[in-house]
Amino acid sequence: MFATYLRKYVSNGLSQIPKLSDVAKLAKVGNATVSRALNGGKNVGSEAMERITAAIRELNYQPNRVARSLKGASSGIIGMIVPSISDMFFSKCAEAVEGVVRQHGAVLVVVASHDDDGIVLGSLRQLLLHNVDGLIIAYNKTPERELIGALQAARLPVVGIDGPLTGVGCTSILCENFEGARLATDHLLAHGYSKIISVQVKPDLYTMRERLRGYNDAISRGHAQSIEEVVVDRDSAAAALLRHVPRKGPPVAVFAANNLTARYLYEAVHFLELSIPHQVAVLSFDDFDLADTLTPPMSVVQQPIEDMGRMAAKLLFQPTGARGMQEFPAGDGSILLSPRLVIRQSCGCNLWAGGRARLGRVTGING
Amino acid sequence: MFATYLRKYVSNGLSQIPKLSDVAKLAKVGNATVSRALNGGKNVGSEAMERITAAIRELNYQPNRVARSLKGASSGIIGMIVPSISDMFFSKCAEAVEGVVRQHGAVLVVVASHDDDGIVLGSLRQLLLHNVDGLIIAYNKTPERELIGALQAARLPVVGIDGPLTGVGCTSILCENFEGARLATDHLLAHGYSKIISVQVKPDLYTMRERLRGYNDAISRGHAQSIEEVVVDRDSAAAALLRHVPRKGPPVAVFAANNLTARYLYEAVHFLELSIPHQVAVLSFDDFDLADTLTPPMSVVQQPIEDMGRMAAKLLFQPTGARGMQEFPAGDGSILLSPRLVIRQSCGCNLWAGGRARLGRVTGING
DNA sequence: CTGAAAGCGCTAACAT
DNA sequence: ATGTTAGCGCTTTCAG
Repeated sequence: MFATYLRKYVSNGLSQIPKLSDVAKLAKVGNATVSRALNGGKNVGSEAMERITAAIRELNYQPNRVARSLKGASSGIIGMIVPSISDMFFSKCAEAVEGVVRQHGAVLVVVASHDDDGIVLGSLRQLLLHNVDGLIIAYNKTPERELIGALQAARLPVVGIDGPLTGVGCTSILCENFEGARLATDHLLAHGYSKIISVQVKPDLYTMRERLRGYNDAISRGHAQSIEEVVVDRDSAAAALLRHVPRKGPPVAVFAANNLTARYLYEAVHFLELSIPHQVAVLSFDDFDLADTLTPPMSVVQQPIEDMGRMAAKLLFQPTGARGMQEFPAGDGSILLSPRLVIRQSCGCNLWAGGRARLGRVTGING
Repeated sequence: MFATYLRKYVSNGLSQIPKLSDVAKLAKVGNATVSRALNGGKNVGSEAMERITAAIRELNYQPNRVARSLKGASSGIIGMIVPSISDMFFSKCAEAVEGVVRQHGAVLVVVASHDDDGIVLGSLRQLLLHNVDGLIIAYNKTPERELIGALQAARLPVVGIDGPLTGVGCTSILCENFEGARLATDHLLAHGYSKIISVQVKPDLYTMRERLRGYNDAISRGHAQSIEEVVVDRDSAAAALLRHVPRKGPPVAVFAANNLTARYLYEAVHFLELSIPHQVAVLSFDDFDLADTLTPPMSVVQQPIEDMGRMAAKLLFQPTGARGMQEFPAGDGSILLSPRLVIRQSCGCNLWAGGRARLGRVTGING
């Protein structure tokens, strides 16, 4: 609002924030020609083009995004709705997205939904009112009719991330949660632990369900027993450990379905004065800061977070079909990115390498 | 752009996305009256107001922010420029800001500058083109002429965060870095360590300079020797430790100027197979996930991150002076928020409380 | 208290 | 290839 203010009272001469007509005047052409020069340069003579380019440079002109947006062209705004900004997964994701968005000359609006459907819907509406050019949505539950409807009605490029946006007819960028969990559990099975327990929070979330599926797939193929625990804090994690870890006897293993559970587990293990991995082996989905600095360093399944974010953003800007983004998207679909199994010590590997062997062997998921 | 598309081809009847004139028609009043009703309701008869309210509800109308913005009213967009989105400090900060911004019916554009002045300036320009209503900027260096000029010319509410935006004539929300560092160093001095080393990364940043000042203030008042080290990774941290920690002899203490250095230090200590705090005591500025889960739990100076973010955002929306935000801001100024000293074990406290004593004594900075 | 009318800066027919 | 014109949806004088 103040920029306008300024513009109004100051821009009699050649002062602040030039507009398209200033360029036209200086280049001695009509407004439309400048506009055409700006948008692809079709139907603009080379002489006119030169003068326009010069004028633009001289005035340091940049088109007003708001006016452009009002007229129906792109707004230069991409919206991103995530459950939380402070969660490391989403903040890394957002940073990757923002980089791509900026490269395209647009800006990124981020909203934290706190897993509240009211906020999701309200923000969606808000973003549409801002005429966003595209939307990235991390939604971990089954989309409700209302959300699906709103998204379809909006007819703009949408891509899901972390969880699938089914029914909307858009692409979703997902991590191979099932595969990753299966691989992790297989790794634990290979160690020969007597029991392998799965521990998670919020079992209703899509990612958690997939990881649990992967765990159970490996468990059943390994003819082991499925033990599913849900924890909410250190104490419940401790209770779960108490239920399954014998004071003496062979070590058991735990597959932590995300880094939060891994943390609770780690705290619980310390609280109970158990030893990792001699009494309890731990393997976690999601890497986290300091995972390799803990004693012992924690083995994890690492998601390609930045790749996911970049890919989602790129998809938004990618024209699909002959008519460009209007045909976006082609239909429901997912792009699955592979996580990596990062073996450190908490799973029972690398034990005799001594204190200095901090560098975990890194194994790609596909070999 | 698609919302417009939609609007254009569908909204003949009472379909998608109603506009102000639809409300006016339904309420049988002129557009101007609806607009007035929307903006404060001055000069609107109570009957007209009622019909308008009813029409708005019936149509589920919400004003188009783009049009509003073009006309010169508020855009409903707040911009935030931070060095990094994935850094925990800024992501927590951004989340707090976003909450307040959303409460005010606006949206938050976040840009990651990666400490690159080109990006800062470019994004600033971009944001102005979007007609943002206000700006929150985390800038950790001395603002350059160009940045100051651009910010002043924009004449909109700006608040600095984390680092002071001097010369711009705006308020900055800062943590008492000096005080926090002094307090931390005093605490270490009270333990009676033979040496207290300060370790930091990027010593040119404002926050780092302040913390170093605080450290040195305490050191000189404690008649101790100032030892300043700059580290960039685990190995340089190890080298620094090697320079100052005797293989045998009294323990030394380290004041880590932020959580990154603390992490490097922690890794280096493990790498060198030293013991915390028996050979090296550590106290870190900035709390971090897992700080209380490490062995031993790390004592830290905790910044009131969310408070800082919330306060910055609120300031943006706070009308200043009789003419509202136009008079914003009153002038250069800082609001200092106190950090808290969270004592865990790495500084040498709580040592004999045993493994279960995880809950650090928490001391407010002022008492 | 209210409505008609003039734009905000830009784009997209439609002429030329 | 270029200029003229008519809006996008809203706010805001300016008359009534």
